Amino acid sequence: MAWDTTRTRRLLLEAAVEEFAEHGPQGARVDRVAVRAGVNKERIYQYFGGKRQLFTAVLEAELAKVAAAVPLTGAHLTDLGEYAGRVFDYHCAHPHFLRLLTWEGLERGRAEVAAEDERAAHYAGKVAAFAAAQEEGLITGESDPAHLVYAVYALATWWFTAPQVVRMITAGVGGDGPEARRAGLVRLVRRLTTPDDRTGGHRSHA
Amino acid sequence: MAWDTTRTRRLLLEAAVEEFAEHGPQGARVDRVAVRAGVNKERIYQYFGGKRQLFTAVLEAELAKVAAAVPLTGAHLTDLGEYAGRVFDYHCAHPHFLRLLTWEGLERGRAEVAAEDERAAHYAGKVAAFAAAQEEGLITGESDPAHLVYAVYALATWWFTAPQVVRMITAGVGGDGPEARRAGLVRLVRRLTTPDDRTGGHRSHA
DNA sequence: CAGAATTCCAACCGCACAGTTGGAATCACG
DNA sequence: CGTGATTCCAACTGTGCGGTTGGAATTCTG
Repeated sequence: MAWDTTRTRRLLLEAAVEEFAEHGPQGARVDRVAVRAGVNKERIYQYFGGKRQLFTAVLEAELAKVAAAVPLTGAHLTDLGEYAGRVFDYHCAHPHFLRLLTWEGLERGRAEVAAEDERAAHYAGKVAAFAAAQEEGLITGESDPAHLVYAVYALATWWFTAPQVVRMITAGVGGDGPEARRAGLVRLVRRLTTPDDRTGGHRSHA
Repeated sequence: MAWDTTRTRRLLLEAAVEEFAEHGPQGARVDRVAVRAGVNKERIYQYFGGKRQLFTAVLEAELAKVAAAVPLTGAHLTDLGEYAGRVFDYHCAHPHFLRLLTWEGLERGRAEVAAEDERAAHYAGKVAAFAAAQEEGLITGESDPAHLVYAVYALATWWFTAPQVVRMITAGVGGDGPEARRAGLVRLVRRLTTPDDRTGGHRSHA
């Protein structure tokens, strides 16, 4: 059989996504990644350098995916509830990502993270879009645009970040499940971001 | 010197809180806990049983602390923004807890967690209080009470759960810091929970 | 104060696991 | 087809770390 280096690399990365998402950077086992990929573990060191760098590669790959899958289009700025719903849908379908992101937050903490500049620019773009929408009166001007971005992501993702807590909070909700949560989320974000009736335009949050 | 078993136990638990909050259940080292506590590590196995049980003990101790420190009084139901602010303040002052909770969520996932029944009752109480406040028209009836509880905690805590993301989102905020974040949070929660002007009483969210 | 029970520790054990090595199979090039 | 470079793997290594052991110091009991 011919060598297929891109395939080998891909198999390792895919296996690593699973392994790291499941067990985290500390709990992940290099041997398990190799077995999952059906490749000798020594390949990991040749292709990626080591366990730590493999985690970085995994994170960067998943970051690129999510950024591409859930863009913030102009249309969403008139209904951020639906945007939050889309974000929720993505994480529902791809639960790996938020686990990886959460682990990154816990372990790297305040230090510089992978793809720092790209990611900073990405979020700056969101904040700028929100600010512009505020100027146009599409969303409330009563909060700092960055805080609105914060709220949308916090509300859309906390389901997955603290699942054990959410399970207890929603224990009494009749028909709790992804659909009910999504609907509740959309409602929350709409109430939070819709401009106040009384004012048509921008209002300072200072 | 006389034996002081409660002191030894306390020293171990305090050291373990630090160690687990810093490194997580996987990254934590039993030897380091012992050194921090100034106690032989064998004591850990006599007092707690092992690393895993020590983590459980740490979590239960911290859960009790936070539940006692930030109660939801009747007065807060007229201003949930301020309640969210109190929750934020606690986690600002005691950043250990949310790290431990997040790690629990990642590792235990959907399985049963420590003090399951107590915690479930605790959250059920919050939801019931929110529902009662809705009936009285103190907070909006447009969302399921459980979803409002969800929103309050999500907004109050996500700062600490995804610090690297928050750092990038708020990079452009002038004077970003704990005070600015707290103020923004209070404003968000107030807008989210204040009853709609048009209706004095309860409105179904069905 | 004898001796049983408890608290504590220094030293040890075994293995799981990140990373390495030496060499076999495959490819690229003339 | 021959020679050097590349991809791959089985087997190995060193050690970090969870957990244990044997026994010394201290306290309890009678």
